Amino acid sequence: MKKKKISIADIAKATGVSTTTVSFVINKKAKNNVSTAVIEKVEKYIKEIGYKPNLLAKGLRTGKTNIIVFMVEDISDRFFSSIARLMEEKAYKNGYKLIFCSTENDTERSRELLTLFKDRQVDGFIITPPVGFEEEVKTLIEEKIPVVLFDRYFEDIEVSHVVIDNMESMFKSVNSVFGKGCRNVAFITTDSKQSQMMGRLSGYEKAVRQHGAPRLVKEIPFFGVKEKSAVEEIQSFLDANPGLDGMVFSTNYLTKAGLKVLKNNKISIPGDMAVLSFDDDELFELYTPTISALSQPVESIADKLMESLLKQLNGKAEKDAIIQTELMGSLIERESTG
Amino acid sequence: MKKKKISIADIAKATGVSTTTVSFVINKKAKNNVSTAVIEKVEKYIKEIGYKPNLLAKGLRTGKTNIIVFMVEDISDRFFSSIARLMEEKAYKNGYKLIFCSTENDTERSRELLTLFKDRQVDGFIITPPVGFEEEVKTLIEEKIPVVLFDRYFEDIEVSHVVIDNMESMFKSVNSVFGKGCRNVAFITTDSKQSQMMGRLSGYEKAVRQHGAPRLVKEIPFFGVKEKSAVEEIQSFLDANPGLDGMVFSTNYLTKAGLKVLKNNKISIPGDMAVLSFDDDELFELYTPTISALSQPVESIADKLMESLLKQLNGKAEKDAIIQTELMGSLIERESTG
DNA sequence: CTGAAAGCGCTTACAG
DNA sequence: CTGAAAGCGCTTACAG
Repeated sequence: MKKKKISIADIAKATGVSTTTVSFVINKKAKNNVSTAVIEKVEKYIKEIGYKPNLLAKGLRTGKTNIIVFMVEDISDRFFSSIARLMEEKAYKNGYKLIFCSTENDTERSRELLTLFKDRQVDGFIITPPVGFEEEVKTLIEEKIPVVLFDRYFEDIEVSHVVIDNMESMFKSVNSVFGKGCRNVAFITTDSKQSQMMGRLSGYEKAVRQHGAPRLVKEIPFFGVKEKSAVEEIQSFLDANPGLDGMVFSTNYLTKAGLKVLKNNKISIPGDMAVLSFDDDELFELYTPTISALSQPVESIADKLMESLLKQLNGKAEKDAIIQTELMGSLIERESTG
Repeated sequence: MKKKKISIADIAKATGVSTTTVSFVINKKAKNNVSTAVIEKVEKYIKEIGYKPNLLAKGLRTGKTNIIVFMVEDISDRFFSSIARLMEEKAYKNGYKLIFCSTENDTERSRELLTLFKDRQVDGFIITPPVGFEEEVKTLIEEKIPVVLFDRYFEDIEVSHVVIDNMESMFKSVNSVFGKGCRNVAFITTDSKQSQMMGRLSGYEKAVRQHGAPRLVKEIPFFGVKEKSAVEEIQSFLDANPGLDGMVFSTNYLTKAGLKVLKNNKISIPGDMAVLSFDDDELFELYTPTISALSQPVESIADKLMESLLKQLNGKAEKDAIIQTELMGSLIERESTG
């Protein structure tokens, strides 16, 4: 048996006023509508019994839950978790709560998460969409549910997004490796066709072209990329390309797999091989040698994401509410490209 | 303007039946109550318009939201995230959804998260409580809200929990370091008085006593332990104790700080210093040398957590529903204690 | 300044 | 086999 939950009706009865009045007091709408005496009496009683409103009922009635869902590829990833932290604060300041979850870049899982929260009437979504998520995003837009994409986007959908200029950022990164005197610089990536991956690939290709260097790309099947397979794939690529003197990885988890391989093969960094990662990671500072990385501007990303979502939450005219932002990454040069 | 949401009443009108009947069809309670013809008609229409029930309303009416909250110290930590993954699956199989969040071991933040979800009437909680969370846990119990603690617990509260035998696990770990011939083995920990930390300290002390070795304990102030301060504190401890030949860390993030210090001081592992971590981490497999660690049995922990919570969700008699489980950790010996 | 009443979208005991 | 009606706990337009 649950301890009977207290409702507004109970408070009204106990204090001898109407539920209307109680509701006004609770929601601070009492100002010119309720006498100070009544306000004090009700507030005192509420504190006394520790009343907490049922937010399910409130949400049902008002149509607002004040919840924003932050749905990212992997909340364990430093990149996503640090943005989540910042977003949480911003959300709070604006009267919203942030709930986060990981899609693992799995379309089916993402769909389920979306349903989970849509059915519970959350107010808005911030999403790193997996491949094949176009329909879901379109539906959100049709239903006028606030949504902002980030990290990647869909070219043919008119929706707010915050991404970085992957192409230019990668171009800059690969150039720095060539700048160290490398000639045969490989690009290790996944076979995902997501916008951010395609941008990074273009950046690499542009740098290679500019330096008249060979295009050495290894695309690792996207599924199972975080498992052993990445290590094996990189190993065989390395065996097939003995002349490599530089490796650039398109994501931090690929870099980790690559470091494992280089270690297994006792290849010294940066002596025999320069290494650079797209996306930073805690490990890269600790590793011997420390690993250079392209770091994304998490503060600005979080700023833009919240700004963009708030515009929609505050119900600006649809077209006006679409904000598409592109930011630049910054290169952190460490020992691995020294 | 939102596209008008469809409700059960709309479906009832459109199909010419009552809301009662629609509700029965939706909830598969139609079996002997509704004719097959009506069932088919309603189901067809529902599919056609893509109706999704408002779970806020359902929750308000039934008093069940089918949501379990998994509130852990840090969801970015491999230990917690791998348990979260397992729990999610188990929850799903039992008709529940799992929502996770990070307390950062911050009492105030934990309180806010608890309120956030309690006010929204979630069905149960799994919590790694921060210090000073006794009252909140007691309140949950009084309110008959299902709750299971894990990783740590409060001795004087009768509530379900799942923890590991920190004392024995650490004893075993420190013994293995002595087994490698070390004599001056330090224990680096936080000054937190949480049960799991106290257990780990006792395990170290027991091992030291048994080997007639000196007790060399460094307690790092808990606040800011994940920041720079840990590195500085460990450095000064190292300076003050030049004779050390082994270091055991009470958590994986302390180990990382320690590795940074050892690297800065060019102390070779395991030649000059054996290193062992309580709690494993991805980094420890990748580091040079690989780092030995005490690994917690995540599968069994997840099993027990769900079993324990389900018992309460299914409303077993209160006293019967309390399950307190203690599991053993397993030692993974790698190069750092080689 | 205050309250009676309708309604958000569901479920379910009850009557037929 | 089917439906009218009450009720979960809120908010708010309206009347006084």
